[in-house]
Amino acid sequence: MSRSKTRAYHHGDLREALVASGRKLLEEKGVRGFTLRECARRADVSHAAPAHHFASMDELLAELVRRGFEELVAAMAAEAGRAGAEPAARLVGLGVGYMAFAAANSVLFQLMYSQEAVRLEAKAADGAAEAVRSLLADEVEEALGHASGEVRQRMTDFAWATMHGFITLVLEGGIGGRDSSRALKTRGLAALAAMAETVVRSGSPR
Amino acid sequence: MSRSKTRAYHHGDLREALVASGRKLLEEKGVRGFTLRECARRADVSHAAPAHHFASMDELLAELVRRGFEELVAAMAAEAGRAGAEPAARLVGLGVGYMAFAAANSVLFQLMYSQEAVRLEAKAADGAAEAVRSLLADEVEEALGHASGEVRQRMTDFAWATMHGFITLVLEGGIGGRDSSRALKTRGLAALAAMAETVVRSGSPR
DNA sequence: ACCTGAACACCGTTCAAGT
DNA sequence: ACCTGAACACCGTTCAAGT
Repeated sequence: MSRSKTRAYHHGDLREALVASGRKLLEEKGVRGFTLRECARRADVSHAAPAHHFASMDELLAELVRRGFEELVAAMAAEAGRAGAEPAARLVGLGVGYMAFAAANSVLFQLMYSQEAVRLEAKAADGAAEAVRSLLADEVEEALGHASGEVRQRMTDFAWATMHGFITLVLEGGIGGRDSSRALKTRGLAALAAMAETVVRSGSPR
Repeated sequence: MSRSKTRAYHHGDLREALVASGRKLLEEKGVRGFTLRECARRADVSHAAPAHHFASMDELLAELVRRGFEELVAAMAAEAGRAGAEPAARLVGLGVGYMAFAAANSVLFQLMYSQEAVRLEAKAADGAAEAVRSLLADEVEEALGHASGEVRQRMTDFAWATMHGFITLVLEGGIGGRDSSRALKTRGLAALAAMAETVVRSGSPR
């Protein structure tokens, strides 16, 4: 006769409740407006309760960042799968997944790629961003055929920079300030296509 | 017999003193560690004094962002000038200036391109980021020769995204975590070169 | 005109005390 | 084991009062 299977009422799974309320709060208020006391309030516990699950506010933020990277990697892999077998198309797919995650979780995404995150990740998920790079590196390698390690590294840098830069500039308003979201998608795809073309071309020099 | 020509001792130019201490504090403590009371302390005034020059903390941050964009544009223009007349080289030069500013002012740079800045800039410098784009757009146009407005727009997006993405990922640690700064510069130049080549090529299709 | 000191409503973190 | 309430040292912002 419990409300939920896990007998978690208000407490019982407070850690998870804080992660959930924290994530929503972050998107609503931005990094600077994020507050541990408000997280606790939304989870219906006292302001001192979170300390029993996270040693500090930074540890909660670090957990959000860690989960964000997991979801980002999953979103990229899913889109690449949908794109088929062609390396160039798969590379574009990785970019589409990347941008879609960023657009849907813009504040978290920015936190993940901010220097604040570097301070957090000293104690947190170090290999988190690595997974993104290796996903890209593998696909770049496919697109290049056999190429030197240096070329592979540079094209991975280039591919990552293109998708990251584009969506960041969109979120901040530098690109497409008053475009429809449909028009923005087209512009994003164009940037990804130019990127993929450059990568493929650098693998088979004329 | 005044110490400085403007008889500004501790007060007298408090506004400027706050901008200066604020900028240093921002780099030292990060966006989340930035505090108006600490700015006041470093300027040797009471915590209530800043209110007479900035209506709120956000207005001081907005001023820092505004000045940041001015410097960024100047740094880009200076490097492009040094690069000579060749459009591709000038485009790389704009990127070099962009990245150099970002590396030297990493926290401010991130604030300038964060969604926090969007909230600030509602009341502040709206045309600030525009100047960066138009600098890029002009140079892309030179590189393309005559091309449709759509192609120009897309190549400007692409050029901006490449430089912005690369330096952001470097600052966050995603690219070149343990590379020397010399090696990083080489990698950055490689990304810019790939970008410039793609832009030029899209202007003269085969 | 410009600055201060006290006040207010917040915040993160700690810790004895409760269940 | 988990949570609370009070306490501490901060914070942004306001405002009467001083010069």
